[in-house]
Amino acid sequence: MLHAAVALADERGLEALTMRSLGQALGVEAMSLYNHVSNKADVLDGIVELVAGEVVAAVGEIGPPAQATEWKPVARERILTARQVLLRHRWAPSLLESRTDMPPSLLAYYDSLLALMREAGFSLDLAHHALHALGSRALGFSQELFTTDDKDVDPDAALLMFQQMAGRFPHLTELLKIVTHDPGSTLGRAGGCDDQFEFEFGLDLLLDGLERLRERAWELPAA
Amino acid sequence: MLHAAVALADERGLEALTMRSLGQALGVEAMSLYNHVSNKADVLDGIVELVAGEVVAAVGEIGPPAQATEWKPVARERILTARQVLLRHRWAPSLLESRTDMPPSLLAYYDSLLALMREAGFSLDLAHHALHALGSRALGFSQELFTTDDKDVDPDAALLMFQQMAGRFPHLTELLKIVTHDPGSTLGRAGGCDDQFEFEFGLDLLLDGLERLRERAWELPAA
DNA sequence: ACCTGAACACCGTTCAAGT
DNA sequence: ACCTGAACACCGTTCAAGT
Repeated sequence: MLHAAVALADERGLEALTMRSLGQALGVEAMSLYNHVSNKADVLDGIVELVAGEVVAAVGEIGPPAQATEWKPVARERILTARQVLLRHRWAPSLLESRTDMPPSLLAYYDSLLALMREAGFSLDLAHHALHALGSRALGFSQELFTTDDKDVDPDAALLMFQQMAGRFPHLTELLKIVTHDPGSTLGRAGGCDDQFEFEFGLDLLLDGLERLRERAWELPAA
Repeated sequence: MLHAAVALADERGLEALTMRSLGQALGVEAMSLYNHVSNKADVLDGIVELVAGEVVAAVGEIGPPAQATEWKPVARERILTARQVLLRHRWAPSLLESRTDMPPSLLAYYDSLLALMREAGFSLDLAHHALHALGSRALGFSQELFTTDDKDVDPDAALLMFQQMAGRFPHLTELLKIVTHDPGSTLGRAGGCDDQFEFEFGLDLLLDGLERLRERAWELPAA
């Protein structure tokens, strides 16, 4: 049943996952579901737990570093692998953020990340702050504020807005120009930014910064 | 009316903001609202726009750097100021992420951040990736995955879970111990982490990394 | 131009009733 | 033990009717 819920969310989005539609997908009335779960919250917790399981399974394939101080490429690979899983379940990030408590299998994932850093010489404090700094990036996603809605955009209206923007927001306009028109460089998807590139760029910025702090045996700034 | 909606969300949460409750707060039937907005989506867009206006007003107080290369402390102050505004509207971050298009006044904010970086010598590409890397942090928030729900936690059950965790997740347990028991160091709120400290730690990690790339006149890695 | 009440299509959920 | 249908309290929203 949870698998059916995941499939439904994958195919038709999280908002299409209702008790009634889930029942229908299972060839059963909505009310029957309450014999197996006590809540819709139970269903949501369940499907989050399911993709968390996928994440730990995929990440589990990745071995430890040959040398403990070589933590960075391993952390990077684990995180990018987690990302691959979450890209198959686009609804998972926002749902994950809305749940009040962490799914148990994710605890294993975070514990393994912590282990990686601790063994590389991170102090407990630094490893702690590192997890916070990575935030959702540790799981392979980062909520983008600029979402490019390419569909149903009127070219005339877009051009007009563009010209109005040029006056008030010159730097944004300049940026928009290279992002939408320039086919080379870091672009991937038509008309938008290359999510994967931007994700890795931000991730490396953080990992490199953390590595630098590790090398300097970072201590807490005096209070 | 939008002010009433913001007040309602501030006081009772976003889920308490319904057309009916908003009407009631204004001493009017819910259906009357449709004379002023065409949708509930309109209301949500409106209140997002309103706090975006608060952000640009607060950030506008902050002057430019004395020297263009001194972009970092100014960027830092702007971002922490934006954070102060968003902390007054706890519902804003998640709503901001769910909206499909960016509120116009936020474009001004992002344009000013871009200007700051460009004038400090950032290439257009680097400034672009910097905005993506900062992500929601540029606006002063970062979605925390671990939410400490201190309320209604049964001490006995917590202790039991703690002991079970100790075996399977030794590093997390060790972390939990310093976070909950140690009253000194980086702790702020009882039983949780110091959100403000963690936010600034992650922010500085990114800003420092970006400054380093700026100094080296960062170029795109060869494709 | 603005407000109202009844109504509709959707939710999650309860409950008594069936097998 | 599992399923069902009717019902309830909530949504957002439409529409004809009022002033």
